[in-house]
Order: sequence, then C-alpha cells, then structure tokens
Amino acid sequence: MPPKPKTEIERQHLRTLIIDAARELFISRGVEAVTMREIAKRIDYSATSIYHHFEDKESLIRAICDTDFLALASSLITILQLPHPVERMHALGSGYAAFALSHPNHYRLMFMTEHPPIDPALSSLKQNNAEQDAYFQLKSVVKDVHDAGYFRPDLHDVDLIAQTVWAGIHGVCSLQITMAQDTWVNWTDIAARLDLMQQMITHGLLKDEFKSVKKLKQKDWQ
Amino acid sequence: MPPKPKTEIERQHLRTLIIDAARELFISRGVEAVTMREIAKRIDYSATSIYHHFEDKESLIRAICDTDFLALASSLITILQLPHPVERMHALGSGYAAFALSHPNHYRLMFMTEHPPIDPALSSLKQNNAEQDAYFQLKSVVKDVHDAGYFRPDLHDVDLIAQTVWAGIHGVCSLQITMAQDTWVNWTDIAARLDLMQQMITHGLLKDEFKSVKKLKQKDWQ
DNA sequence: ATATTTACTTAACAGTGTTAAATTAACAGC
DNA sequence: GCTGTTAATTTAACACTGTTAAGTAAATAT
Repeated sequence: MPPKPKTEIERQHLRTLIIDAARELFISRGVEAVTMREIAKRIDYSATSIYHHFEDKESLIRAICDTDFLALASSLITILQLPHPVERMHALGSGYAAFALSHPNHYRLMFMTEHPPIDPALSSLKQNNAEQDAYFQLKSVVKDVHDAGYFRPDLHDVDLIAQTVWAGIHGVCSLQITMAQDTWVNWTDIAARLDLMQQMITHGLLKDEFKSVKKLKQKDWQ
Repeated sequence: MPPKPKTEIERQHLRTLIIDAARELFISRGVEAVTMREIAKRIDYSATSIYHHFEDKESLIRAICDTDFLALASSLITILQLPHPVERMHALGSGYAAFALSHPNHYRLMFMTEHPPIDPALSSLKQNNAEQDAYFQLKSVVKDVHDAGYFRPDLHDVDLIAQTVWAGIHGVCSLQITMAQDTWVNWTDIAARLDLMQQMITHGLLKDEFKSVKKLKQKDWQ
C-alpha cells in the first residue's frame, strides 16, 4: 500500500528480503518445489513484486548462487593460512565437502545444475580473488604444492590437477547427495568414502616420499 | 479411434512406443523441458493415454532409467573378459565415462537426479547380476583386484573401494556435464582430466609395484 | 440385440511462471 | 490546493504444466 520514491538503500532492502526468503525456502525444499507466489507470501508481498527486482526465477536463483559462492569462499579462507601446502590442499577438500554435505540443496543448485553462462559483468563476484573465488583458492594451493615440488614429476598443468582434485571431492559429495537414499547400493559411511578419496588424491598425485600428511608434518615442522 | 481388446503383446506395443518417444525427447532436451502432451503428440496419441501405461511422469522416467541401467551394464559386459583385473577396473572406468559423456541427458537422469526410492519388486532389473547391474560389475572387478593382492594392504572394504572409484569417475563426468559451459573456470581437456583421475585411482589405491597398467601388462602376460 | 469391456479422447482442474493493466501514494510545479 | 508525473505495488489474466473425471466408440460376450 505505501509507494514512495525510495532511495537506493531502500530498494536494496526488498531485494535482500526476497533473496533471504527464497534462500531459506530453496535450502529446505529445493528450487523446483518452491513457488514464486510462496516466496512472495513469506515476505508479505505479491509475486509480481519479485519481478521488479529479478528478471525471472532463474535470475533470482542466480543471485542466490552468487552470494553462496561468496559464502563458500569465505568459509574456506582461513584454511589458506595453514603452514604446509599439502595440508592446505587436504583441508580445502574437507572444507569443501563439509559445505556441500551440510547445504545439499545449495550445493545441488551451485554445482549440480546447469545454468545459462554467466555474464561476468552482471555477477558481483570477483574472479581470481582469494576471498571470493573458491576455484582460485584451490588453484593457488595446487600451485603452491607444485612449486614446492611435491607432485610427481610428470604433473605440470595446475588447472588440470586442480580440476581433477575438485572432481574427486565433488564426485563423493554429489553421489552422496543424489544417491544416498538409494537402496540398490550398499552405501558405506560417507566419512570413510571422503577419507579414501583424500588418500587417492595424495597417494595418486604426490611423490612417494610425501604421501602422508602426517609424515609431512613430522618431517617439515617438528 | 480403434479400440479392441488387445493381447498382452499389443498392450506392450504402445508402452514401448511411449518409452521410445519419451526417451528420444528426454535425451535431446532434458526431462524438464519435455511435456507429456508433447510425448503424446509425437506418437499421435492423447496425453491421457500415457497415464494408462504409467502412473505419472516420474514412473515414465523411472521406466526409461530402468532400460538405460540395463543398457549401461550391457555396454560394459565385454570388458569383464579382459584378462587382467587391474585392466578391467581401468576399462570399466573408461567405458562408464564414455557412456556418461555420450548420453549426458540420460546420465543426468540416472545418476544426477534424485528419485523416490525404488521398489525392487517393481523394477525389471536383477540386482547382483553381472549382465544387468553395473554396480555389481564394478564391485566384482574391485573384488578381483583385491583378491589378487594388488591393493595397498590397508584397503579391505570392497564396497568402500568400489564406491570411491565410482565417485572419482562420476565426479569427472558430472562436473563436465554441468559445468563445461561455464566460463568461470579455464577447463582443460576432458580426456586429460579423465586420464588423470584414472591415474589417481591406480596410483592411489594399488601397491607401488603395480601402479602402471602398462607395466602390469608387460609383467604379467608378455 | 443388448450389455460389457477395452482403448482411447475431450474437457476440465489446480497449479505454475510470467506479464499487462490497474491502483495507490508521494512528490514537483503552478 | 490542485494538477500531472513518477515509482511501488497489486489484481487479473495468459499460456502452459501434470493430472484426472467423464465421456465416446468399437469390439466382444451373452
């Protein structure tokens, strides 16, 4: 009922109101089960109002993804301060998996659903920024491991290594998210699967003498 | 226009007509983009007819998945005749990935979308059958590798190993399917990623002396 | 010839994302 | 104080979805 020329700050207010309501609903029930009308009702606006802040449902989803990509990168930032590069790589995997498994509906949205290609101008995220870009974080850490000479001598392509490590952790998480309910397979403990994947990564990529994170610790700073 | 008490075989005819039409549309455009009315139009029936053979869209999808799980297992069956267990494990990974990447919309449906839990009585597939159950194929091969003593001595749980190997290959494929279009990441060649994952699997799980498939071949049957 | 069964269709329902056309309220200029 | 303009928001509607109730028509059984 109250229209008024609003300041930019006031405009943003409804925008974040929508985003927060939508996120909460999307998290708990998944994007497809949640209706634009339902999001609107949650914040006592009409569904049409949403369309004054977002072109369509997909853009709303996109905006939420953007803030969550940032959240992911933020949740991993402290890991980058660990002293040993191999330890950082390992911890990044664990941190990423913790995010995925504790926010499965978010994770599904971010990494298991195809979206139209991003217009980087439209996204608020800064690429190649250690605070905002989780892929850049991984790549940096992989580069550190490489520069310190821990990888097997035939491994040179930092992007290739980073993407394969990512794929390994992502595989464990995404399989868990979509298939854990399935009774066809006799699923083992998710923690054990994640741990074995981490072993596969270190044993599979590092030189023989640096395979164990524990050994590394003793060797390098004890 | 022509109703007639049909024989069981004739009843099946429309059923497979529906499945084939639906599969073709689902493959090319994904299940969400395809409408029940559209499937019906494709075979010159009304949408309602589909509901005489399938309870709802989800059951139709399920029926298609079932035949495709069978197709996957069939496409992998010859691999089981390779002489060396490690070679079999490697080839199973490659074959699985070939299926995933050449039928991405199918793969998405089968392994990247959550479905209500299967009623095993309702499914036509036989579990723990080498011809019909791809997970059983993988598990068998992993067991062979284990029994032949190729795995590192601390690896015992065949299900755990199989599921982690699966997760690795699945991670590469699913990331490729959903994210390959994304320009945020500088994607490397999918073949290289797959190859490095295979290396991670062998180097990560096998005893040092059996790491290379090539070496195995020379050593064991040349 | 009538009734029944079977195969199928038309018409409709309740819901979806989305948009065109109001409505309402604040402001600016006279 | 009235006007016109603009911005914020809503109501009503559109085109479409999966799904179902109520038919219709042809073959068989009695």
